[in-house]
Amino acid sequence: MPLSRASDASRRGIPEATVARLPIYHRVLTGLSESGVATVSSEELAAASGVTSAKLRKDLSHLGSYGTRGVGYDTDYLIYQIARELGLTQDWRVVIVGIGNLGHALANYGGFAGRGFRVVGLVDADPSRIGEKIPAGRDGETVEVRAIADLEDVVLDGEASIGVIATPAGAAQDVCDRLVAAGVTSILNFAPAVLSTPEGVDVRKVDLATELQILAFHEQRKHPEMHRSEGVRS
Amino acid sequence: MPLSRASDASRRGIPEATVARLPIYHRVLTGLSESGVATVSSEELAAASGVTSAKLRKDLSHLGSYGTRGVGYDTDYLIYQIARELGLTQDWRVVIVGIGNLGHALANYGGFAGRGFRVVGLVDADPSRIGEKIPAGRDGETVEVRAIADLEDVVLDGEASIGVIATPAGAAQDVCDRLVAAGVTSILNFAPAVLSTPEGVDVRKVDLATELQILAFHEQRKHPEMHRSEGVRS
DNA sequence: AGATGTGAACCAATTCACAGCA
DNA sequence: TGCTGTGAATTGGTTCACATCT
Repeated sequence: MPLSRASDASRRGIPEATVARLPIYHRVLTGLSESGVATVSSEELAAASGVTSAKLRKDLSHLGSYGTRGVGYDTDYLIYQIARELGLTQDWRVVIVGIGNLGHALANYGGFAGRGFRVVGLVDADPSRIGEKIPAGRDGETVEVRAIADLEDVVLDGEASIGVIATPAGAAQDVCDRLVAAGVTSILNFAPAVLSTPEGVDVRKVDLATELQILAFHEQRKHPEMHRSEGVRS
Repeated sequence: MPLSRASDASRRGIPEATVARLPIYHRVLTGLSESGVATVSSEELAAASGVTSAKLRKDLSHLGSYGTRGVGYDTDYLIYQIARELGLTQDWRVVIVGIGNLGHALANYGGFAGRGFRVVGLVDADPSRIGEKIPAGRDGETVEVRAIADLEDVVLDGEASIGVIATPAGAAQDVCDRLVAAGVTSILNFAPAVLSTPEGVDVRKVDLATELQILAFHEQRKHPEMHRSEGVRS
Protein backbone atom coordinates (compact mmCIF):
# COMPACT_ATOMS: atom_id res chain seq x y z
CA MET A 1 0.00 0.00 0.00
CA PRO A 2 1.12 3.52 -0.88
CA LEU A 3 0.84 5.02 2.64
CA SER A 4 -0.09 8.28 0.87
CA ARG A 5 2.72 10.35 2.38
CA ALA A 6 3.92 12.66 5.08
CA SER A 7 2.14 14.53 7.85
CA ASP A 8 -1.58 13.86 7.65
CA ALA A 9 -2.15 11.77 10.75
CA SER A 10 -5.85 12.42 10.59
CA ARG A 11 -7.35 11.21 7.31
CA ARG A 12 -8.02 7.50 7.09
CA GLY A 13 -7.68 5.00 9.84
CA ILE A 14 -8.10 6.00 13.41
CA PRO A 15 -7.40 2.84 15.42
CA GLU A 16 -10.52 1.13 16.69
CA ALA A 17 -9.27 1.21 20.27
CA THR A 18 -8.90 4.96 20.00
CA VAL A 19 -12.38 5.43 18.57
CA ALA A 20 -13.77 3.50 21.53
CA ARG A 21 -12.16 5.97 23.93
CA LEU A 22 -12.97 9.24 22.20
CA PRO A 23 -16.54 9.32 23.60
CA ILE A 24 -15.12 9.15 27.12
CA TYR A 25 -12.73 12.00 26.52
CA HIS A 26 -15.58 13.95 24.99
CA ARG A 27 -17.79 13.47 28.03
CA VAL A 28 -15.06 14.25 30.52
CA LEU A 29 -14.08 17.36 28.60
CA THR A 30 -17.69 18.50 28.49
CA GLY A 31 -17.82 18.21 32.26
CA LEU A 32 -14.59 20.16 32.63
CA SER A 33 -15.81 22.86 30.28
CA GLU A 34 -19.01 23.26 32.28
CA SER A 35 -16.88 23.63 35.41
CA GLY A 36 -15.09 26.51 33.74
CA VAL A 37 -11.83 24.72 33.03
CA ALA A 38 -10.42 26.35 29.90
CA THR A 39 -7.24 24.30 29.52
CA VAL A 40 -6.21 20.74 30.43
CA SER A 41 -2.95 18.87 30.33
CA SER A 42 -2.79 15.31 29.04
CA GLU A 43 -1.98 14.27 32.58
CA GLU A 44 -5.16 15.78 34.01
CA LEU A 45 -7.49 14.66 31.26
CA ALA A 46 -6.04 11.17 31.34
CA ALA A 47 -6.55 10.85 35.08
CA ALA A 48 -10.15 12.02 34.80
CA SER A 49 -10.75 9.55 31.97
CA GLY A 50 -9.13 6.58 33.62
CA VAL A 51 -6.29 6.09 31.15
CA THR A 52 -2.55 6.83 31.11
CA SER A 53 -1.33 10.13 29.77
CA ALA A 54 0.78 8.43 27.10
CA LYS A 55 -2.27 6.61 25.80
CA LEU A 56 -4.29 9.78 25.78
CA ARG A 57 -1.68 11.71 23.84
CA LYS A 58 -1.27 8.92 21.34
CA ASP A 59 -5.05 8.79 20.90
CA LEU A 60 -5.33 12.53 20.32
CA SER A 61 -2.36 12.50 17.96
CA HIS A 62 -4.46 10.43 15.56
CA LEU A 63 -6.87 13.35 15.16
CA GLY A 64 -4.21 15.96 14.61
CA SER A 65 -2.06 18.34 16.63
CA TYR A 66 -4.53 20.24 18.72
CA GLY A 67 -2.44 20.81 21.83
CA THR A 68 0.07 23.47 22.76
CA ARG A 69 3.44 22.33 24.06
CA GLY A 70 4.21 23.51 27.53
CA VAL A 71 0.52 24.34 28.06
CA GLY A 72 -1.96 21.61 27.25
CA TYR A 73 -5.22 21.45 25.31
CA ASP A 74 -7.88 24.12 24.95
CA THR A 75 -10.93 22.43 26.41
CA ASP A 76 -13.60 23.73 24.07
CA TYR A 77 -11.49 23.40 20.96
CA LEU A 78 -10.70 19.79 21.79
CA ILE A 79 -14.37 19.06 22.49
CA TYR A 80 -15.22 20.39 19.08
CA GLN A 81 -12.52 18.41 17.29
CA ILE A 82 -13.51 15.15 18.95
CA ALA A 83 -17.18 15.81 18.26
CA ARG A 84 -16.44 16.47 14.63
CA GLU A 85 -14.35 13.33 14.30
CA LEU A 86 -17.04 11.20 15.91
CA GLY A 87 -19.74 12.76 13.81
CA LEU A 88 -21.53 14.23 16.81
CA THR A 89 -22.15 17.41 14.88
CA GLN A 90 -24.66 15.65 12.66
CA ASP A 91 -27.96 14.45 13.96
CA TRP A 92 -28.37 10.72 13.92
CA ARG A 93 -31.87 9.35 13.72
CA VAL A 94 -32.45 6.29 15.83
CA VAL A 95 -35.27 3.76 15.91
CA ILE A 96 -35.67 1.59 18.99
CA VAL A 97 -37.37 -1.79 18.64
CA GLY A 98 -38.68 -3.47 21.78
CA ILE A 99 -40.05 -1.12 24.41
CA GLY A 100 -39.72 -3.24 27.53
CA ASN A 101 -37.92 -1.85 30.53
CA LEU A 102 -34.68 -1.73 28.61
CA GLY A 103 -36.12 -0.04 25.53
CA HIS A 104 -37.87 2.38 27.82
CA ALA A 105 -34.61 3.16 29.58
CA LEU A 106 -32.92 3.73 26.25
CA ALA A 107 -35.70 5.95 24.93
CA ASN A 108 -35.44 8.47 27.69
CA TYR A 109 -31.73 8.18 28.29
CA GLY A 110 -30.49 11.71 28.77
CA GLY A 111 -27.13 11.16 27.11
CA PHE A 112 -28.53 10.92 23.58
CA ALA A 113 -29.99 14.30 22.86
CA GLY A 114 -27.21 16.85 22.93
CA ARG A 115 -24.82 14.29 21.49
CA GLY A 116 -26.40 14.23 18.11
CA PHE A 117 -28.81 11.36 18.60
CA ARG A 118 -32.52 11.75 18.09
CA VAL A 119 -35.02 9.00 18.78
CA VAL A 120 -37.38 9.21 15.82
CA GLY A 121 -39.27 5.97 16.28
CA LEU A 122 -40.33 3.38 18.83
CA VAL A 123 -41.73 0.00 17.89
CA ASP A 124 -43.09 -2.85 20.00
CA ALA A 125 -44.77 -6.17 19.38
CA ASP A 126 -47.12 -5.94 22.36
CA PRO A 127 -50.47 -4.52 21.14
CA SER A 128 -51.25 -3.07 24.55
CA ARG A 129 -48.27 -0.73 24.26
CA ILE A 130 -49.15 0.70 20.88
CA GLY A 131 -49.98 4.37 21.06
CA GLU A 132 -48.21 4.89 24.34
CA LYS A 133 -46.28 8.15 24.39
CA ILE A 134 -42.77 7.90 25.75
CA PRO A 135 -40.65 10.88 26.72
CA ALA A 136 -37.54 10.93 24.55
CA GLY A 137 -34.73 13.42 24.63
CA ARG A 138 -33.99 15.91 27.33
CA ASP A 139 -36.99 18.19 27.03
CA GLY A 140 -40.66 17.28 27.09
CA GLU A 141 -40.87 15.76 23.62
CA THR A 142 -42.55 12.39 23.37
CA VAL A 143 -42.52 9.66 20.77
CA GLU A 144 -45.42 7.32 20.20
CA VAL A 145 -44.98 3.57 20.24
CA ARG A 146 -46.03 1.98 16.97
CA ALA A 147 -46.80 -1.57 15.95
CA ILE A 148 -44.10 -3.95 14.85
CA ALA A 149 -45.93 -4.26 11.54
CA ASP A 150 -45.12 -0.61 10.87
CA LEU A 151 -41.39 -1.07 11.45
CA GLU A 152 -40.42 -0.32 7.86
CA ASP A 153 -42.59 2.80 7.75
CA VAL A 154 -41.17 4.06 11.01
CA VAL A 155 -37.63 3.71 9.68
CA LEU A 156 -38.45 5.34 6.36
CA ASP A 157 -40.58 8.16 7.77
CA GLY A 158 -37.99 8.93 10.40
CA GLU A 159 -35.12 8.56 7.92
CA ALA A 160 -33.32 6.52 10.54
CA SER A 161 -29.89 5.09 9.84
CA ILE A 162 -29.35 3.55 13.26
CA GLY A 163 -31.49 0.82 14.82
CA VAL A 164 -31.47 -0.37 18.41
CA ILE A 165 -32.71 -3.88 19.11
CA ALA A 166 -34.03 -4.40 22.64
CA THR A 167 -36.29 -7.35 21.93
CA PRO A 168 -36.10 -10.91 23.24
CA ALA A 169 -33.42 -13.02 21.56
CA GLY A 170 -35.90 -14.96 19.46
CA ALA A 171 -37.12 -11.88 17.62
CA ALA A 172 -33.74 -10.24 17.12
CA GLN A 173 -32.66 -11.68 13.77
CA ASP A 174 -36.02 -11.03 12.16
CA VAL A 175 -36.11 -7.46 13.44
CA CYS A 176 -32.54 -7.02 12.25
CA ASP A 177 -33.35 -8.24 8.75
CA ARG A 178 -36.30 -5.88 8.51
CA LEU A 179 -34.33 -2.92 9.81
CA VAL A 180 -31.63 -3.56 7.23
CA ALA A 181 -34.16 -4.01 4.46
CA ALA A 182 -35.68 -0.66 5.39
CA GLY A 183 -32.31 1.04 5.09
CA VAL A 184 -30.71 0.94 8.51
CA THR A 185 -26.94 0.52 8.25
CA SER A 186 -25.86 0.51 11.91
CA ILE A 187 -27.34 -1.63 14.64
CA LEU A 188 -26.90 -1.69 18.38
CA ASN A 189 -28.03 -5.07 19.64
CA PHE A 190 -29.03 -5.70 23.25
CA ALA A 191 -30.61 -9.07 22.56
CA PRO A 192 -28.48 -12.05 23.56
CA ALA A 193 -28.22 -13.33 20.00
CA VAL A 194 -25.57 -13.33 17.31
CA LEU A 195 -26.89 -11.36 14.35
CA SER A 196 -25.90 -11.91 10.79
CA THR A 197 -26.04 -8.95 8.46
CA PRO A 198 -24.95 -8.20 4.93
CA GLU A 199 -21.63 -6.56 4.20
CA GLY A 200 -21.67 -2.87 4.99
CA VAL A 201 -23.95 -3.04 7.99
CA ASP A 202 -22.27 -2.47 11.35
CA VAL A 203 -23.44 -4.30 14.43
CA ARG A 204 -22.36 -3.67 17.98
CA LYS A 205 -23.50 -5.93 20.75
CA VAL A 206 -24.10 -5.10 24.38
CA ASP A 207 -24.73 -8.16 26.46
CA LEU A 208 -25.63 -7.76 30.10
CA ALA A 209 -25.13 -11.39 31.05
CA THR A 210 -21.77 -11.52 29.28
CA GLU A 211 -20.48 -8.57 31.25
CA LEU A 212 -21.44 -10.19 34.53
CA GLN A 213 -19.83 -13.45 33.49
CA ILE A 214 -16.56 -11.69 32.74
CA LEU A 215 -16.67 -10.10 36.18
CA ALA A 216 -17.44 -13.47 37.75
CA PHE A 217 -14.45 -15.01 36.03
CA HIS A 218 -12.11 -12.48 37.58
CA GLU A 219 -13.92 -12.60 40.89
CA GLN A 220 -13.38 -16.32 41.00
CA ARG A 221 -9.66 -15.91 40.50
CA LYS A 222 -9.47 -13.64 43.53
CA HIS A 223 -10.52 -16.44 45.86
CA PRO A 224 -8.33 -19.44 45.02
CA GLU A 225 -9.57 -21.42 48.03
CA MET A 226 -12.96 -21.65 46.36
CA HIS A 227 -11.57 -23.48 43.34
CA ARG A 228 -13.59 -26.64 43.22
CA SER A 229 -10.21 -28.41 43.00
CA GLU A 230 -10.78 -30.14 39.72
CA GLY A 231 -8.48 -32.27 37.64
CA VAL A 232 -4.71 -31.73 37.79
CA ARG A 233 -4.57 -35.36 38.81
CA SER A 234 -3.22 -35.86 42.36
CA MET B 1 9.46 -16.85 34.47
CA PRO B 2 9.51 -20.60 35.01
CA LEU B 3 6.60 -21.43 32.70
CA SER B 4 5.94 -24.35 35.09
CA ARG B 5 6.39 -26.97 32.39
CA ALA B 6 4.79 -29.00 29.66
CA SER B 7 1.14 -29.53 28.76
CA ASP B 8 -0.97 -27.53 31.19
CA ALA B 9 -2.41 -24.88 28.89
CA SER B 10 -5.21 -24.24 31.35
CA ARG B 11 -3.89 -23.07 34.71
CA ARG B 12 -3.02 -19.39 34.93
CA GLY B 13 -3.63 -16.82 32.32
CA ILE B 14 -6.47 -17.13 29.89
CA PRO B 15 -6.19 -14.11 27.57
CA GLU B 16 -8.67 -11.38 28.35
CA ALA B 17 -9.99 -11.43 24.78
CA THR B 18 -10.74 -15.12 25.14
CA VAL B 19 -12.53 -14.64 28.45
CA ALA B 20 -14.76 -12.06 26.79
CA ARG B 21 -15.84 -14.59 24.18
CA LEU B 22 -16.40 -17.62 26.37
CA PRO B 23 -19.86 -16.43 27.48
CA ILE B 24 -20.92 -16.29 23.82
CA TYR B 25 -19.72 -19.80 23.12
CA HIS B 26 -21.47 -20.93 26.26
CA ARG B 27 -24.77 -19.44 25.20
CA VAL B 28 -24.56 -20.71 21.63
CA LEU B 29 -23.65 -24.19 22.85
CA THR B 30 -26.57 -24.17 25.27
CA GLY B 31 -28.86 -23.40 22.36
CA LEU B 32 -27.36 -26.19 20.28
CA SER B 33 -27.67 -28.64 23.13
CA GLU B 34 -31.34 -27.79 23.57
CA SER B 35 -31.80 -28.41 19.86
CA GLY B 36 -30.42 -31.88 20.34
CA VAL B 37 -27.03 -31.28 18.74
CA ALA B 38 -24.60 -33.61 20.47
CA THR B 39 -21.41 -32.71 18.61
CA VAL B 40 -20.09 -29.58 16.91
CA SER B 41 -17.06 -28.84 14.80
CA SER B 42 -15.05 -25.68 15.36
CA GLU B 43 -16.30 -24.51 11.99
CA GLU B 44 -19.97 -24.80 12.96
CA LEU B 45 -19.61 -23.37 16.45
CA ALA B 46 -17.51 -20.51 15.13
CA ALA B 47 -20.08 -19.61 12.49
CA ALA B 48 -22.88 -19.65 15.04
CA SER B 49 -20.83 -17.46 17.37
CA GLY B 50 -19.74 -14.96 14.78
CA VAL B 51 -16.00 -15.66 14.92
CA THR B 52 -13.50 -17.49 12.75
CA SER B 53 -12.80 -21.15 13.38
CA ALA B 54 -9.12 -20.51 14.01
CA LYS B 55 -9.97 -18.02 16.71
CA LEU B 56 -12.43 -20.39 18.30
CA ARG B 57 -9.95 -23.25 18.39
CA LYS B 58 -7.26 -21.03 19.84
CA ASP B 59 -9.70 -19.81 22.48
CA LEU B 60 -10.72 -23.31 23.48
CA SER B 61 -7.14 -24.49 23.51
CA HIS B 62 -6.55 -22.19 26.47
CA LEU B 63 -8.96 -24.23 28.55
CA GLY B 64 -7.53 -27.60 27.61
CA SER B 65 -7.92 -30.26 24.96
CA TYR B 66 -11.60 -31.01 25.02
CA GLY B 67 -12.15 -31.82 21.34
CA THR B 68 -11.70 -34.98 19.32
CA ARG B 69 -9.66 -34.76 16.13
CA GLY B 70 -11.59 -35.66 13.05
CA VAL B 71 -14.85 -35.29 14.96
CA GLY B 72 -15.34 -32.05 16.89
CA TYR B 73 -16.47 -31.17 20.38
CA ASP B 74 -19.03 -32.90 22.57
CA THR B 75 -21.61 -30.19 23.14
CA ASP B 76 -22.53 -30.87 26.74
CA TYR B 77 -19.00 -31.60 27.86
CA LEU B 78 -17.80 -28.33 26.36
CA ILE B 79 -20.67 -26.42 27.98
CA TYR B 80 -19.63 -27.82 31.32
CA GLN B 81 -15.97 -27.01 30.86
CA ILE B 82 -16.66 -23.43 29.84
CA ALA B 83 -19.11 -23.00 32.70
CA ARG B 84 -16.56 -24.26 35.16
CA GLU B 85 -13.86 -21.99 33.80
CA LEU B 86 -16.11 -18.96 33.99
CA GLY B 87 -17.29 -19.83 37.46
CA LEU B 88 -20.88 -20.29 36.37
CA THR B 89 -21.15 -23.30 38.62
CA GLN B 90 -21.05 -21.09 41.69
CA ASP B 91 -23.85 -18.76 42.58
CA TRP B 92 -22.95 -15.14 42.46
CA ARG B 93 -24.94 -12.75 44.60
CA VAL B 94 -25.68 -9.45 42.99
CA VAL B 95 -26.98 -6.17 44.37
CA ILE B 96 -28.46 -3.64 41.96
CA VAL B 97 -28.42 0.03 42.89
CA GLY B 98 -30.76 2.38 41.05
CA ILE B 99 -34.11 0.90 40.09
CA GLY B 100 -35.12 3.12 37.20
CA ASN B 101 -36.09 1.57 33.92
CA LEU B 102 -32.60 0.21 33.44
CA GLY B 103 -32.30 -1.24 36.93
CA HIS B 104 -35.73 -2.73 36.47
CA ALA B 105 -34.70 -4.31 33.19
CA LEU B 106 -31.61 -5.75 34.82
CA ALA B 107 -33.50 -7.11 37.82
CA ASN B 108 -35.82 -9.25 35.76
CA TYR B 109 -33.40 -10.08 32.99
CA GLY B 110 -33.92 -13.74 32.24
CA GLY B 111 -30.30 -14.47 31.44
CA PHE B 112 -29.07 -14.18 35.02
CA ALA B 113 -30.75 -17.00 36.86
CA GLY B 114 -29.59 -20.26 35.37
CA ARG B 115 -26.15 -18.78 34.76
CA GLY B 116 -25.20 -18.59 38.37
CA PHE B 117 -26.35 -15.07 39.15
CA ARG B 118 -28.84 -14.32 41.88
CA VAL B 119 -30.20 -10.85 42.56
CA VAL B 120 -30.16 -10.64 46.34
CA GLY B 121 -30.78 -6.95 46.76
CA LEU B 122 -32.30 -3.88 45.13
CA VAL B 123 -31.67 -0.36 46.35
CA ASP B 124 -33.06 2.98 45.22
CA ALA B 125 -32.86 6.57 46.37
CA ASP B 126 -36.46 7.41 45.50
CA PRO B 127 -38.58 7.01 48.68
CA SER B 128 -41.69 6.28 46.64
CA ARG B 129 -40.09 3.10 45.30
CA ILE B 130 -39.11 1.65 48.67
CA GLY B 131 -40.98 -1.54 49.43
CA GLU B 132 -41.87 -2.21 45.82
CA LYS B 133 -41.53 -5.87 44.96
CA ILE B 134 -39.75 -6.62 41.71
CA PRO B 135 -39.74 -9.98 40.01
CA ALA B 136 -36.18 -11.26 39.78
CA GLY B 137 -34.99 -14.49 38.28
CA ARG B 138 -36.89 -16.75 35.96
CA ASP B 139 -39.62 -17.97 38.30
CA GLY B 140 -42.01 -15.93 40.40
CA GLU B 141 -39.55 -14.82 43.07
CA THR B 142 -39.55 -11.16 43.94
CA VAL B 143 -37.06 -8.90 45.66
CA GLU B 144 -38.08 -5.85 47.61
CA VAL B 145 -36.60 -2.45 46.90
CA ARG B 146 -34.85 -0.99 49.93
CA ALA B 147 -33.68 2.49 50.81
CA ILE B 148 -30.30 3.75 49.74
CA ALA B 149 -29.50 4.27 53.40
CA ASP B 150 -29.63 0.50 53.85
CA LEU B 151 -27.15 -0.19 51.05
CA GLU B 152 -24.48 -1.59 53.34
CA ASP B 153 -26.98 -3.85 55.12
CA VAL B 154 -28.33 -5.14 51.85
CA VAL B 155 -24.85 -6.07 50.67
CA LEU B 156 -23.91 -7.71 53.95
CA ASP B 157 -27.21 -9.54 54.49
CA GLY B 158 -27.18 -10.78 50.91
CA GLU B 159 -23.48 -11.63 51.05
CA ALA B 160 -23.15 -9.98 47.67
CA SER B 161 -19.77 -9.78 45.97
CA ILE B 162 -20.99 -8.12 42.79
CA GLY B 163 -22.64 -4.71 42.57
CA VAL B 164 -24.45 -3.19 39.62
CA ILE B 165 -24.67 0.59 39.44
CA ALA B 166 -27.62 1.87 37.42
CA THR B 167 -27.91 5.30 39.02
CA PRO B 168 -27.45 8.73 37.49
CA ALA B 169 -23.82 9.70 36.91
CA GLY B 170 -23.72 12.06 39.85
CA ALA B 171 -24.46 9.35 42.38
CA ALA B 172 -22.21 6.68 40.91
CA GLN B 173 -18.93 7.33 42.70
CA ASP B 174 -20.59 7.60 46.08
CA VAL B 175 -22.54 4.41 45.55
CA CYS B 176 -19.37 2.73 44.33
CA ASP B 177 -17.43 3.74 47.44
CA ARG B 178 -20.16 2.42 49.69
CA LEU B 179 -20.45 -0.86 47.79
CA VAL B 180 -16.72 -1.37 48.09
CA ALA B 181 -16.71 -0.47 51.76
CA ALA B 182 -19.43 -3.05 52.33
CA GLY B 183 -17.33 -5.74 50.72
CA VAL B 184 -18.25 -5.77 47.04
CA THR B 185 -15.22 -6.58 44.89
CA SER B 186 -16.68 -6.51 41.37
CA ILE B 187 -18.75 -3.72 39.90
CA LEU B 188 -20.71 -3.38 36.70
CA ASN B 189 -21.23 0.30 36.02
CA PHE B 190 -23.96 1.61 33.73
CA ALA B 191 -23.64 5.20 34.85
CA PRO B 192 -21.76 7.45 32.43
CA ALA B 193 -19.01 8.20 34.91
CA VAL B 194 -15.42 7.07 35.41
CA LEU B 195 -15.19 5.29 38.76
CA SER B 196 -12.11 5.11 40.87
CA THR B 197 -11.72 2.10 43.10
CA PRO B 198 -9.01 0.65 45.30
CA GLU B 199 -6.66 -2.04 44.03
CA GLY B 200 -8.34 -5.42 43.84
CA VAL B 201 -11.78 -4.19 42.86
CA ASP B 202 -12.79 -4.90 39.26
CA VAL B 203 -14.95 -2.45 37.37
CA ARG B 204 -16.55 -3.01 34.00
CA LYS B 205 -18.35 -0.20 32.28
CA VAL B 206 -21.28 -0.38 29.90
CA ASP B 207 -22.04 2.94 28.31
CA LEU B 208 -25.04 3.26 26.05
CA ALA B 209 -24.11 6.63 24.59
CA THR B 210 -20.56 5.49 23.92
CA GLU B 211 -21.76 2.51 21.92
CA LEU B 212 -23.95 4.70 19.76
CA GLN B 213 -21.12 7.14 19.22
CA ILE B 214 -18.85 4.38 18.00
CA LEU B 215 -21.54 3.31 15.56
CA ALA B 216 -22.00 6.88 14.42
CA PHE B 217 -18.29 7.21 13.76
CA HIS B 218 -18.34 4.25 11.39
CA GLU B 219 -21.65 5.31 9.90
CA GLN B 220 -20.15 8.66 9.05
CA ARG B 221 -17.28 7.03 7.22
CA LYS B 222 -19.72 5.19 5.00
CA HIS B 223 -21.00 8.45 3.50
CA PRO B 224 -17.96 10.50 2.51
CA GLU B 225 -20.06 13.08 0.70
CA MET B 226 -21.42 14.21 4.06
CA HIS B 227 -18.01 15.18 5.35
CA ARG B 228 -18.37 18.79 6.37
CA SER B 229 -15.17 19.41 4.36
CA GLU B 230 -13.10 20.90 7.10
CA GLY B 231 -9.55 22.21 7.25
CA VAL B 232 -6.77 20.68 5.14
CA ARG B 233 -6.19 24.25 4.04
CA SER B 234 -6.97 24.77 0.37
C1' DA C 1 10.71 24.94 32.00
C1' DG C 2 7.07 22.20 30.84
C1' DA C 3 4.11 20.20 28.09
C1' DT C 4 3.03 17.79 23.55
C1' DG C 5 3.76 14.56 19.77
C1' DT C 6 6.03 10.46 18.20
C1' DG C 7 9.61 6.85 16.87
C1' DA C 8 11.07 2.59 18.91
C1' DA C 9 10.42 -1.27 21.89
C1' DC C 10 7.30 -4.08 23.82
C1' DC C 11 3.24 -6.93 24.55
C1' DA C 12 -1.32 -8.94 23.20
C1' DA C 13 -4.30 -10.82 19.87
C1' DT C 14 -5.33 -12.65 15.39
C1' DT C 15 -4.40 -15.30 11.41
C1' DC C 16 -1.95 -18.73 8.86
C1' DA C 17 -0.80 -23.18 7.78
C1' DC C 18 0.16 -27.61 8.98
C1' DA C 19 1.66 -31.47 12.12
C1' DG C 20 -0.61 -34.93 14.67
C1' DC C 21 -4.22 -37.74 16.16
C1' DA C 22 -8.93 -40.33 15.91
C1' DT D 1 -9.67 -38.62 5.62
C1' DG D 2 -11.01 -34.85 8.54
C1' DC D 3 -10.73 -32.17 12.23
C1' DT D 4 -8.27 -30.44 16.33
C1' DG D 5 -4.45 -28.13 18.52
C1' DT D 6 -0.57 -25.17 18.04
C1' DG D 7 3.96 -23.11 16.57
C1' DA D 8 5.21 -19.20 13.56
C1' DA D 9 4.13 -14.97 11.29
C1' DT D 10 1.52 -10.94 11.34
C1' DT D 11 -1.16 -7.31 12.83
C1' DG D 12 -2.82 -4.13 16.29
C1' DG D 13 -2.27 -1.74 20.68
C1' DT D 14 0.33 -0.01 24.63
C1' DT D 15 4.25 1.81 26.96
C1' DC D 16 8.64 4.10 27.06
C1' DA D 17 11.49 7.84 26.64
C1' DC D 18 12.86 11.81 24.47
C1' DA D 19 13.21 15.29 20.69
C1' DT D 20 10.53 19.27 19.80
C1' DC D 21 8.18 23.34 20.30
C1' DT D 22 5.83 27.30 22.97
